[in-house]
Amino acid sequence: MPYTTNDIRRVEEKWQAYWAVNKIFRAVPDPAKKKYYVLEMFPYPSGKIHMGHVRNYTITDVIARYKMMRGHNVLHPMGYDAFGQPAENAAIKRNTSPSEWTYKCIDDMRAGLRKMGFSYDWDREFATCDDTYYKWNQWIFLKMVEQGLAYKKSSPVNWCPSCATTLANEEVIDGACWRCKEAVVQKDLNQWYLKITHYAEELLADLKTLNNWPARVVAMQENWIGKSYGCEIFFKVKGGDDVITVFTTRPDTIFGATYVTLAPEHPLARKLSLGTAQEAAVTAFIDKSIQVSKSPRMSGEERKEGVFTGAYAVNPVNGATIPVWIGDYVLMAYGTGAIMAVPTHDQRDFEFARAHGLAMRVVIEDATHPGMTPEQMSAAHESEGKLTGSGDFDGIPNEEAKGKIAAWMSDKGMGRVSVHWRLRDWLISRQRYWGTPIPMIYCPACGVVPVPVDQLPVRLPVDAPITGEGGSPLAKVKAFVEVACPACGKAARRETDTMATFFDSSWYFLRYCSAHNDKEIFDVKEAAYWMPVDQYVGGIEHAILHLLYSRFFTKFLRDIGLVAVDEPFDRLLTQGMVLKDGEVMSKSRGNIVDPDEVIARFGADTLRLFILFVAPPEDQLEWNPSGLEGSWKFINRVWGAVETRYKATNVAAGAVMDADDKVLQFERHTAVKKVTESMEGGFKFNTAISAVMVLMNAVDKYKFSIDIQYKQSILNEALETAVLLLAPFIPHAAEELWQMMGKAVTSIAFIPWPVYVEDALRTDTVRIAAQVNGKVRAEFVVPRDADEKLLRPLVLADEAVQRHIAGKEVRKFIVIPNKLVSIVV
RNA sequence: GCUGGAGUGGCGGAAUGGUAUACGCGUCGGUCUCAAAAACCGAUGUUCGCAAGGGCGUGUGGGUUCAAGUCCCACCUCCAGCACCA
Repeated sequence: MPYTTNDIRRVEEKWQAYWAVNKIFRAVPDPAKKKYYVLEMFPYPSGKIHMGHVRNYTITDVIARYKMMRGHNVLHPMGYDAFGQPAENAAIKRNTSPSEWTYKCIDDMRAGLRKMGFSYDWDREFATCDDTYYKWNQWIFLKMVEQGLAYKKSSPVNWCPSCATTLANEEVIDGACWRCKEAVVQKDLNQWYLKITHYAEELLADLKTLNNWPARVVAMQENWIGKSYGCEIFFKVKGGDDVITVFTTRPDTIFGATYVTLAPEHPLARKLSLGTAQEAAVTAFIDKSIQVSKSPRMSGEERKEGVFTGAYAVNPVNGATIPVWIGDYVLMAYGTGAIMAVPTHDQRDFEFARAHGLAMRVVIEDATHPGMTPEQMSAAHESEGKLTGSGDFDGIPNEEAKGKIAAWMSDKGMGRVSVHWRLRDWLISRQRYWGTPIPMIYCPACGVVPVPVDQLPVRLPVDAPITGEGGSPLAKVKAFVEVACPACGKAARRETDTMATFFDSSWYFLRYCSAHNDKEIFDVKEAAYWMPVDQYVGGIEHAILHLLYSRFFTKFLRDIGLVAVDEPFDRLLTQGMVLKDGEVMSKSRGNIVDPDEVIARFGADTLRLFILFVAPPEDQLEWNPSGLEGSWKFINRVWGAVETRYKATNVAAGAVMDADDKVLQFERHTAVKKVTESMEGGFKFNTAISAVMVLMNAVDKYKFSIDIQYKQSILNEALETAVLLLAPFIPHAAEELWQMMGKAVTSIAFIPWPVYVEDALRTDTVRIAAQVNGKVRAEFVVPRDADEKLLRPLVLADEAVQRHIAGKEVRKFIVIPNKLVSIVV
């Protein structure tokens, strides 16, 4: 075998060193060249790289190298998302510091990345825990404070008891902490928020411009932002000045509102029962509901529980007196925390009303059950119909009535048209050590004072006690906490919370544009050249959190004049997971395949080729050892073919070619075309690679006599093309083979991508099929572009065709040029 | 329930409305070998048939078309995300 394990190690190390020493992939802005910014979601340094990283970064690397060959000026950087809680846990466990542990992990990861042969511009490498980076986190935060987009408020927050910290809404998955899966509870705390809701409208509207994002990511963000159109309606409480404002998307059902329901946390919930017979029951119910953590209350499986407040309100449209209830299915966090209940046309209200014996009124006709009474209903009628029992609006289709009733109520002062969002402001305070200190100071005299910009960075102290027991570790570092107020100079205290680490990753793609700029956050001109990221690649798990925050930050930085784009990422590819035996590879499952071991045995090129070939990048990838060996064999075939059959020659291929030559030429151009189309049509690496395999099959079949010297040139061309087409996928072998062919160059990465000639794809004869009544009955080899005149006698005379049309009349004879003929009898 | 996506050989997966299953893996047979591995050559949807040659085949049922994996309608199943969001 030409390519042994020793060869691999030698060849791969040789080229990795060559690329590094000569800074082959250094990116420099060049207005004369078309730029291409390709980016992977940078890793959290928690150890060595794993197969998920390998897949993600191989995908981007192939794209980067392909674009280089297409003549683009490519920016392909790498760094580390290095702040975060696991470093604190690891520090406790290993009796080291988060910093030491993190930088050690970064060294390990860097080594792993280099072994894979990725084409990074290593000059732009950084870690978010470098003070030269997080200084600019603080800078952004202060800018947001200045613009009123960062603010502090006291409110109920998501609290993870196990991590002993707050969580953003986006970090709560199924009522549990996204990291440790512990149930999240609600707690009242005074915390820092970023006003992402300021951009809600734009974040939603601009999703429409992201045509090169996966549909599901766009859909998930749309759901998350959650805009609903409807109106607020005012219900006066009888016997007082209180007004209950409800939010509804169904103003068409207002005449059917037979009671009002408040969330247990609603400010009026307790107040309305005061002094009524219901007071004790209400208090008990509220206390119980609030204690139950968010998740079971929202599960939808629970019976809908509630209690009457003892108070009544007035339905503004018909003056009806209706009871006010408290229900645990109403959420304070959405809308106004109060709803009008229309049991006949809302399933939740229906269940609640049935459970508590509340009144119902039909106001939308069910066309399939005309004249149905509430007593006859087994479920709410939520679909369309004409209005009934709704005064002047009777007979109007309900969709139409929505607008009419809303406008009418608005006119009469009964309500107003309004829009509600699901998106909440982003809570960024974390009671942790290993993160960016929030640059604020609390002064007894001046209040909350920002750290002046020239005093940045506020450095993380190295000696904070990390116990994992909760509470901000920074609060225990006297030298950190005690500070002179920047405004009045008197003794003050620093903020001791740190920022959520998603803050760090919300703008790192901009920092790469001028990674070591110590004067500004980034060079505006360089960012203008490189941005937006043309192709972003990462896991679907970031569909909401990271991608939404990054879009928010980009819009903010645009508004303060630092970036020119509205959106940071033009194209997004979400790569699939790596599975083994049908399950995601993970340490806890013990089904890890270590990239290092694969590289030691087969080399990085084999690993890359296997990962790219075995499944499309977006799909799940099932680890398959024989598939890996198949990739190894293929590289060897190419290697062997070049080594044994490629010979320098002076005799060029002329106009005279025999059939064998023409076949190989045809296959060569076909391969170029197919690989190019697979790359351009959405990076279908698996089909790109298969096209080169087909070419190599043709090379193996190509027989030639040494006496006919021009044939060497045809063979050489085919081999050169195969190596060039493979260069993005197996860069080490490609560089080596290219060199073996005697081509001295800087790097194969800068050799122009091969082009195909349409004429070469036009063979003299074509194989066509003949169908009779839609079934293929025969095949013919005919001259290219043969027409019906030529084909008709030929096809009809065929024995197999005759058998199927015998005795029948040929009604139609359809010719699809160079494909088939279709006969209808 | 809502949203997005997917159902194709033994397996991973290919197919601008035009010869379904490219390419790879696996399996079977062969060459080489004392033997094995590697390598190379060939076969491989299913079914009936000795063969020639048929039948059936892309989740199900309809439809459009000379022609449907692909387009339309109605379903089923699976995966993912969201979800008492008023």
